Order: sequence, then structure tokens, then C-alpha cells
Amino acid sequence: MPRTKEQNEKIREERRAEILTAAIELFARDGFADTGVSAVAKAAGVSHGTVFLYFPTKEDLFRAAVLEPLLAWEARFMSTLQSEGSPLERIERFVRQQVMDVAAQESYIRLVHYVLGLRTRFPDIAQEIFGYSSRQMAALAPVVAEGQARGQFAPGDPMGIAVTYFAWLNGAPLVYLTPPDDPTWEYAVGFAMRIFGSVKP
Amino acid sequence: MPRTKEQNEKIREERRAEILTAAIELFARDGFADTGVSAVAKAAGVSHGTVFLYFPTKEDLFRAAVLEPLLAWEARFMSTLQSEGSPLERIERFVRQQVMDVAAQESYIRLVHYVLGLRTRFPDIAQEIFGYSSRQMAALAPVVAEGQARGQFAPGDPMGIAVTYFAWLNGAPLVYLTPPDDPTWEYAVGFAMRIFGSVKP
Amino acid sequence: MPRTKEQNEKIREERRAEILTAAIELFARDGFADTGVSAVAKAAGVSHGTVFLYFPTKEDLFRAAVLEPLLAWEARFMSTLQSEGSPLERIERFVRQQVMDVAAQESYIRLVHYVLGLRTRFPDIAQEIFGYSSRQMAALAPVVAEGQARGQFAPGDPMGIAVTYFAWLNGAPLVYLTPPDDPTWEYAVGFAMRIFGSVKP
Amino acid sequence: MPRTKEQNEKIREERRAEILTAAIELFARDGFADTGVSAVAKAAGVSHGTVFLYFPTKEDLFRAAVLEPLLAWEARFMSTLQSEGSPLERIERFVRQQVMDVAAQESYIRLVHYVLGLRTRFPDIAQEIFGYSSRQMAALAPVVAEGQARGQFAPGDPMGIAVTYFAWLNGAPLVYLTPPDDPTWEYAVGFAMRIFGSVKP
DNA sequence: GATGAATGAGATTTCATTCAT
DNA sequence: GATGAATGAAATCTCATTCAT
Repeated sequence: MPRTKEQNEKIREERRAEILTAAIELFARDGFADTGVSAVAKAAGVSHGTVFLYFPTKEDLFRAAVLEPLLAWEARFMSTLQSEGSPLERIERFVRQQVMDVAAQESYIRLVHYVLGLRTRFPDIAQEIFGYSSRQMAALAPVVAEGQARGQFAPGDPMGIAVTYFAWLNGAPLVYLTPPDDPTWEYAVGFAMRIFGSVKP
Repeated sequence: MPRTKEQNEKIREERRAEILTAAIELFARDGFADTGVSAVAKAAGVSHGTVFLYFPTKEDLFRAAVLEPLLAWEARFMSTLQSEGSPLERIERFVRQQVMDVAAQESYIRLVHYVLGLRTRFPDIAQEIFGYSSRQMAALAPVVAEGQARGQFAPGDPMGIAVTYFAWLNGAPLVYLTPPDDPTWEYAVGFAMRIFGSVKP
Repeated sequence: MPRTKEQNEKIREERRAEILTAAIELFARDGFADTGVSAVAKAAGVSHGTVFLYFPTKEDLFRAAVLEPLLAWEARFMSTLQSEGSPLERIERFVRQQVMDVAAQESYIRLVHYVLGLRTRFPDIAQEIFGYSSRQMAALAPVVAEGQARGQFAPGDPMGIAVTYFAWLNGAPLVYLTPPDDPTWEYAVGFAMRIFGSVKP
Repeated sequence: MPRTKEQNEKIREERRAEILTAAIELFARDGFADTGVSAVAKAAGVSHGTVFLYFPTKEDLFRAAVLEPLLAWEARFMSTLQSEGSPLERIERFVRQQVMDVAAQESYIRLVHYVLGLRTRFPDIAQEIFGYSSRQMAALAPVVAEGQARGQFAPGDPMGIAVTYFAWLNGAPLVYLTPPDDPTWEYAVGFAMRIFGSVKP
């Protein structure tokens, strides 16, 4: 009895995900050129020929490894920002969530930064990441403004503050090198709130 | 009659610097593996064989391109931090200098970040960069503490604040994409000072 | 449907042998450094990339080309030495076999001598060849002693005689330059027997 | 006061000899392709540019390193062969001299064998060496014949015997690996005499 | 005459991609 | 669909040779 169409689809989906997971890890560790397709195949438990059945070229594989996780993140962060509570509460929740994700997905973050650093080498992918960043900053600014109106944050251009926060968020994994469950990360959240002008006594 | 030793030395010094300058630019743009030694040679106006007369391997060239500028920077920043004036003045000068350098040497900064991102690929070089960062943070913290004692900055663990500032500084070039003479950078300095708890009215 | 494991194994075995045969010929003619892997590949009818699928480095290819035929030879010679007949008959058969092999496999012999000449350049391979020689001399000596006891050979230290014979055998291809079917070789056998002290009237 | 023509000549002669001595050693150790002109220059204490003042190409240097010592040897051996004494005495003296020279100049001998092994690679040089060998065998045969006539040697074609002896002489350094002052070499002389049919009781 | 900086041909080795099975 | 043998472009690195000084 041959497999049904659904079963085939499912198998394909799983294989694809396995390859992508392996690719993220390896591309993040060694960069694009130093990561062989064979290495990804091996880590995913398939032959290197198979990788090309799922991704026509190495560049396609790379692009998928970099961009697909971004989509899932974006949805989560946006919803957090629009959730319940005062601006201070929402922003603190948002910051904590991002910090924790950055800590937990450290190798993926490295991959994103790698592409941004080589933005002339990978212009299309970098462009998509910049779009993602811009949308987040644009969504953060009005919440900051609302907090300032309520007196929860120190005054200042809300968009400038949002940008400053994202600069810090991007730089964080370069200075905090501890594992995700280390208290440093929670501690860092408190310091990040200083950017919004909220200093805990 | 052969050249004197001094003449040879001078020639070598100049060629070396030319090659290094070209290497920084290209490594920053395309990364290690995608930058051919021939491309560096061409940009420096020499044949590829010549590059190997000055740097025994491509890795040596890369290492020199990443680390040698750091040494010059370190001296400058340290001296700024220990210059005259109140803690607030010194830190503001320090921040402005770093921000302006980061803006002006954008491609070099990208190169440094590239290495930090691929720190398992380039462990030795990354280690040296981390050492450089640590020394700067260690030098910054006492100035913050002094400013807090004088009431110029909001309270908070000085070392934690120093680390937060460096996180921001590292992230800045990923969100500010404007040329070095753009007012954005001066503007960014003001926002960075929020991290120290100094909010201009 | 992919090839079966057996099919792959067979393909690999055949290709490997083809490459090795070509390599022996070319290494013997031009030495290690002046034989390009591409030349071997061309002679074997494959692309140069393929050679590296079978031998990870050129040195590995060289080592295999030098040592693998030795193993086959050793077995043959040993069995001849221990075959039936009087010591004189066995040694004469042994000498004739070696002389004929040396004549027939002239280029391979040249390759072995090449390695022995450059024994500081190829210490491991040379060591293995010396081991091979030693084992043969050690096996020859007792047969000589037996022949002396029977009065078939002139007296003298059997091991010294074995060594002398091997010196001659090694030197033979440097002075006899005729093709393998030339009567010179058969003629040479008779002269070699003088070393054992057996002079035909 | 400038140097006289004679002084210049002498200096040139010495430099040339130094380079040649270094070249013999290195070519013998590493072969032609793996010996760099710079290595020879360094061993001779000159710059690599200087080597090309004395030998227009690397091949010329190699040719000189291989062939020049042969000329000196030839003269010595010939005179020994034509010296005083009975054929047995002269041949024994000749053999001893050659064996001792082979032992003492082991690396040079290796170089000669290297060229003979790669005779298609270095056809001209090999040709000259073969000429040298032929002349020696041609000179040795009549002495053997004379010895046979006097009953000092066992009968047999004198030229065949001469060739057999040279085969042995060429093979000797491949099986005797001891330093030149080791008694093995003197011992070997005795065994070599068996080829002529002279067995010491 | 001597030096050593520079060149560029050529060597080994890697690896994305193709394709027969 | 999956495999892995094969290809060949491209990369790093070496070194004989030239030539300005």
C-alpha cells in the first residue's frame, strides 16, 4: 500500500524542518561559506543529495534558515506589545520576552547578526531583517509615548528611545555571554528599562 | 649596490599597511571565506604572491586586520576616560568619541562583530577582542560610580551600567545606518546618556 | 532507487585500482613532486576531483602506490622460498622469480628505490620497505645455510651472503636496462648465483 | 684598491663550490622539486639571487651538482685499476676504494641513483652517468680476464662479471645503512669478492 | 657583484551541484 | 524520493626567476 498524499506531505515537512534546524545551528557557528552542505546533511541525518531536493541551492537553504524563524518571532512580540496592562507593564513584559528569547536562541541571533554584518553580501536577506526591525520599533514607539503621557517614563522622543532600546537589544548577546538560565539576563532587563527612563529605586 | 636595510624596512612597512587597509575593507564586506587573497592583493595594488610575503597565511592576514586597529583605539579611549573634567563631562566625551569612531569606521566595526559572531570559528581573535572590551568596561565603571557619588547620575550598580552601555554601543551600528556625518549619531549620544541615568531636560 | 551497497563497493574498488595503477607508473617516471594529481587522474580516466574521493591527500595516494604491491610480492616470494626441492633449486627458483619480477615491473622497482633514496623525505614508507627487505633476508639465510651444509654452496656467513644478494638485486635494474624478455635477465640469474658460491662450469 | 682579476676569480670559484656542496646535500635529501633554490642559498650562506649569478637555472645547478663529482671519481678509480700488483690485488683495492667512497659519500650516491631512477625526467644527466658506468665496466673486464688466466678467479664471462659487480655496488647503499667507519663496509668487500669467484677460506 | 622585493604560473585541495541508479 | 559517485571551478599557497637598487 503506497503512502497517502498526506503522509508524504508530512514526511516532507518533517525532513525540511530537520534540515533547517541543522542549518541554523551550523550556519550560525561557521558562517555561510565555511558550512558545507554535506555537514548540514549529516547533522540532519540525510545524504547531501537530499538537501538539494528540498532547497535548490545552498543560498536558498541559507535564506530559509535565516528568515523563517523571524516570522514566528514577529507575531509573538507584536501580540505581547498589544496585550493588557499599563505601558510600563507591557514594555517590561516585551523587553523580558525579547531578552529571554535572545538568550535562549543565541545561535540563531548570531546568524541574524552575521547577515546584517555582511549586508552587502546578502542584500535581500538583510533587507527583510531590517524590515522586521523597523516594524517592531514602529510598534514600540506609541507605547512609549503613552507611558510618558502617564508619567511612567522620562520624557524624550519616543522613536529615538525605541531605536536606542533596539540598539541595546542587538548588542546584548555580544556582552552577555552567560547561558539562558543565568540570572544575568533577568538583571539585564532591569538595566534596559533605564533606556525608557524607568529607574527602579 | 643593494638597498640599505632602512630602505627595505620602509618599503616593507608601507606595503604591509596598504595590504592591511585593503584587507579590513574587504573582510568586513564579504567575511573571511568569501574574500579571496587575490581580491585583497588587487585592492592593495600588488600581486597575490606579494600578500604572502607579508602575511604567511590568509588567517594571519585576517588576524592582523582585526586586531591591529584595536590597539590604537584602546589607547585613545583610555586617555579620554582619564582626562579632565567632571565624571559627567568625561563620560559624555568618551561616549561621543566612541560613537563617532563607530560611525566613521563602520566597516571595521562590522569586521569585529563578524569575528565575535563566529567566535567558535576564530576563538583566539575573539578572545583578544573580549579582553579589550573587558578592560574598557572595567575602566568605565569607577567613573560612573564617582558620578553617582556627586549626584550626576541615577543610582545603580556601576559595572552593570557599564555593561549595558557597551551592549548599546555594540548594537548601535546595527540600527543606525546613516553616514558618519549625519546628525543621527550626535542625537544617539544623548539617548545613550540615558543609560547612565542622565536625562537632559 | 539508489545503488545497492555492493554495487557501490564494486565501483569504488575498481576505480581505486585504476587510479593506483596509473599512479605507480607516473610516480615512478617523474617522482612525487613532479607528478601532478591531475596527471594521475587523466591517466586513470577520471577527473582530478575524483582522485581525492579515493585518496584524501596526494601523500596517501603515493603511500598506497608504493606499499600495496609490496604485500602481494612478499607472499609470493616467501612461498617460493619454502617450496619443494633442494636448497640450490629453491634459491635458484627464488632468484629467477625475483629477477624476472624486477625486470617486468621495472617502473615499480624504480618507485621503491626512489623512496629509499629519499628516505628522510618519506620516512614512514621507507621504514615499511626496509621491514619488507629484512623479512626476506631473514627468510633467505637459513636456506643458504642448509645448502652449505649439503655442500651445494661455498662456505661463508649465510646472513652476509643474503645481504650481498639483496644488494645485487637492488642494483640490478640500474645496470641491466634491457626489456624483460631479453635474455640478459636469464643470463644475470646465473651470475647472481656466484654470490652463493655456486659457479656453473 | 680594487681586487685583482685573480682574487675575483678565486672568490667566484669558492662561492661556486660552496653552493654546489650545499646543493648536493639538499638535492640528495629532498630530490629536485622539493629542494628550493632559497634553501640551497641559505645553506651556502648567500642570498637566493646570488645562486642565479652562478647557475642560470635550477636545472643547471642540479646538473652540475650531479655530474661534477663524477669526473673526479672517474680519474681516481681508473688509476687504481691500472696500478701495480696482481689482478686480484688491484681488483680488491678497486673494490675497497669504491665501497669506501660509496660509504663516505652516501648522500651523493643517493643523488646519482635518484637521477638514474628518474632517467626519463633527466635524460641528459642520466646519459652521462651511464657513460661513466660503462667506461668503468669496460676497464674492469680485462683485469678480471687477466685474473682468470692466472687462476685467481673462477671462470665466467669477464664483462658479465663486471656488470654483476656494478649491480652489487649500486645496490649496496640500499642494504648497508651503517656509517662509513662501521666494519660492515670492510666486511662487505669480502663478500663482493665472491662475485669474482674469489672466496676467502 | 650582491641583494631581496616582486611576480605569476602552477600545484593541491574543497565543495556545490548534477545525475545515473 | 533518496543516494552518493563524479565533476570542475575556484581557493590558498609555493617558488623559480627577474630586476631595481
